[in-house]
Amino acid sequence: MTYVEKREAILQAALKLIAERGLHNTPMSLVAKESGASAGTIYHHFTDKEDMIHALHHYVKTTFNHALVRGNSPELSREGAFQLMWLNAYHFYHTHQDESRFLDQYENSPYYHPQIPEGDMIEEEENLPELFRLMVDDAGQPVTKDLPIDALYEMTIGVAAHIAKHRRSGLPPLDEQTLQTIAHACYQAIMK
Amino acid sequence: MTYVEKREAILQAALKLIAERGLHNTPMSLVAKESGASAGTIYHHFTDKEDMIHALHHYVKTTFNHALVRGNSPELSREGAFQLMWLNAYHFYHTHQDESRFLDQYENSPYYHPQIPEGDMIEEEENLPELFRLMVDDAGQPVTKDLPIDALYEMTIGVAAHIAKHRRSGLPPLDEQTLQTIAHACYQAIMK
Amino acid sequence: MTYVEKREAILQAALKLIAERGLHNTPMSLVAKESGASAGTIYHHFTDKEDMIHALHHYVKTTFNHALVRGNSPELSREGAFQLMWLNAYHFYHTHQDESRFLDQYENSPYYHPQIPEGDMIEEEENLPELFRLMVDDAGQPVTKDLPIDALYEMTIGVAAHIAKHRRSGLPPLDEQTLQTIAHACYQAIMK
Amino acid sequence: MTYVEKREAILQAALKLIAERGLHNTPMSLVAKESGASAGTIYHHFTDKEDMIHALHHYVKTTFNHALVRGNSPELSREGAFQLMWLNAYHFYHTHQDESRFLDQYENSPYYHPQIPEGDMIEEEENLPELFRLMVDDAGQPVTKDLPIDALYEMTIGVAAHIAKHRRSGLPPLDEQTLQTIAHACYQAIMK
DNA sequence: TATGAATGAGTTTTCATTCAT
DNA sequence: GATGAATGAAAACTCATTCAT
Repeated sequence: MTYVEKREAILQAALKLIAERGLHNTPMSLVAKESGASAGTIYHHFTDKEDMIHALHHYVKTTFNHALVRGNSPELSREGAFQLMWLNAYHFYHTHQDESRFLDQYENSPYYHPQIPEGDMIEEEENLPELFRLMVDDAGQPVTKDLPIDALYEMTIGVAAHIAKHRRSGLPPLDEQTLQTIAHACYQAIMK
Repeated sequence: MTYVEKREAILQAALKLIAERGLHNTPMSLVAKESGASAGTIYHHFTDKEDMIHALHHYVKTTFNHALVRGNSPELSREGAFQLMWLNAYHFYHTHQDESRFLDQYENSPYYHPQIPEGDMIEEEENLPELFRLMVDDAGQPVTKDLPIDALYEMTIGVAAHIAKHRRSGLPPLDEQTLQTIAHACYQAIMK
Repeated sequence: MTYVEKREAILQAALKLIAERGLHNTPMSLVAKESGASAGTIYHHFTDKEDMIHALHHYVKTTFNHALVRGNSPELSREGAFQLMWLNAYHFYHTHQDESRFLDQYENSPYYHPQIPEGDMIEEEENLPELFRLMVDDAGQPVTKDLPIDALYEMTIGVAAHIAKHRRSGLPPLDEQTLQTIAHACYQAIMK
Repeated sequence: MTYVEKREAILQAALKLIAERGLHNTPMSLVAKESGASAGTIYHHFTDKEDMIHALHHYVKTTFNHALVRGNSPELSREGAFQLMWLNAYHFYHTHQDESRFLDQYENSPYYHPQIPEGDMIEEEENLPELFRLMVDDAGQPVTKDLPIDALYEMTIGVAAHIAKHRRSGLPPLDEQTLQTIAHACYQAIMK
């Protein structure tokens, strides 16, 4: 196993364990055992537990960002592109339960101090350009209501994320028809 | 300080500390010190840490439920009542940062196993009846889109909660006009 | 055992173990076992290992200071008082091997950052007044050579300390006659 | 870099780090980084950490021994030769702070078990003959007081060493005049 | 020979909980 | 009931040393 593979194995083990047991009920010794690395090796890759958890967040967030734009294409209509992203988000959270549980815990813990991206964009937010493209017309004029970006986010992708999260708790999955209804309602909600 | 006051002091201390330091970075010894009670006394009121945290959740959730319906009246129009609840939710999360941070952590932690209320309603959900009243007309026919309750929740109160949460991180507060715009969009989004 | 006695037991255990095994070959677990306290209890009394070691130094230094002036009296001649202190120092280092070994290690480790006492005197140096009394005549004029205090110290008490230290390594003890010869030579060395 | 140069680089790095951080707060990994050698390479030159530290002591002690007799000549008077050695010792400890700090730590640590030289002399003590030469007259009769060698040492070279050590802690350096006064006092102290 | 990632035993430290006073 | 010192199991982390490349 290469150096990079070992690092991935540690992150994967941590992801699985944290999803199952919680951020703070996951001792490093268990991550070591589950990943097949020794305790010392984890500290070779990460300075401490916190560093490992931040790295895991970055790793998961990157996966999510790739999933969010899968299938996107300039040929899609604005609403088509929106629906795609909305459904991608929903399905990611629904099918990647470990990732989803981890993100919930991490982003609501004191570990998390989100940076508002400016100037040079941080990798986790690398698909923001695509999101912005949906929000302006060909002339660069906004087509959405004049609301802060976080409000627009919560009325759209946020809704997908949170509904998917509810569905983890034993509720029946939503059929595609229902999802499209919700996605459409979200779209309408932010459009001028 | 009476028995009940001491219990409240413990819960208040725990609330403040957990909001600041996180659910799992808050030792019982610190709660003892901050509350002015001894470690032993805490174990008089609660069987263990988990019990204390569940009690705190109940306590905070009850506060929230009262805040949610403040000012409500049968004379308000449907949308008027909706706006009121939406704004109540937003303002609660915005002005009660400790409570808000605690709820975020608790409800995304392994402590939390939400029960879908049936038959006898659990106290935390005691204002659900009011919510349901908004969703049916005088003849008992639904006036909202035919969507699961959790979807309706996330498109409305959930949005209020999550936007308020973003605003904790240093973003400027939203003006009342903007909030009403968002509340209205949420209302439209779920109505038939 | 009272709270204070437990603290003393911990310090005594640490002293013995550090003298035997060295400052850094003495795990807290061993101090716990030797003292009859649990590991946790040590951390009740001291914030961490370093804090415990500083406390031990203070404790030992205080013992030494008391030993240094034992038998002293205003009626003794200058040289008589000097001889007394010199011999007290020698015998302390010679008979208190654990204390002596600990001081050697501590005061030559990076733990040690001696403060030059000014204005308010630190407890460890509480017998400095007695030392100064030996150095001036009734008119307050110095009777020693005009040398810095640390030089005077090293030519006198320091010599006692270091010779006693050599004698720990298996060399035969010095007879009282020899000690007085050395003490006298030291006295002569610093006198005008 | 040759094999021997690499060994020197390792010892120099260890010397600097131990002086700064202490004998037991200097991990081999840091010595590796500071010296530019890999961890494995260090174990090529030394069997283990203890071996490296003993080698460093030997290295430093040899440097000191050369410094001690620098400028010595059979033509110097007894006291002239004594003054030279005394000042050499003082200046070595004063100008070689890393070496000085290392020796303090090493010689007060459990690593150190000094051998009293008999028969064949160990290299570190190779200038003892020069010291002895100062102590007898042309007829081989002792000219010093009849005291054990360690006492004579502590009243002379030991004083130089310890005063220099005090001067490391921020005290102003001693002028040459003062040093000669002390050296002379030391000389007088041991002479018959 | 040189490298440096990996090891894992050993160390410090934490903290929920108990119980004698 | 209230106290808070004591407990000790469990956690995070360190570091001398090895060994495959």
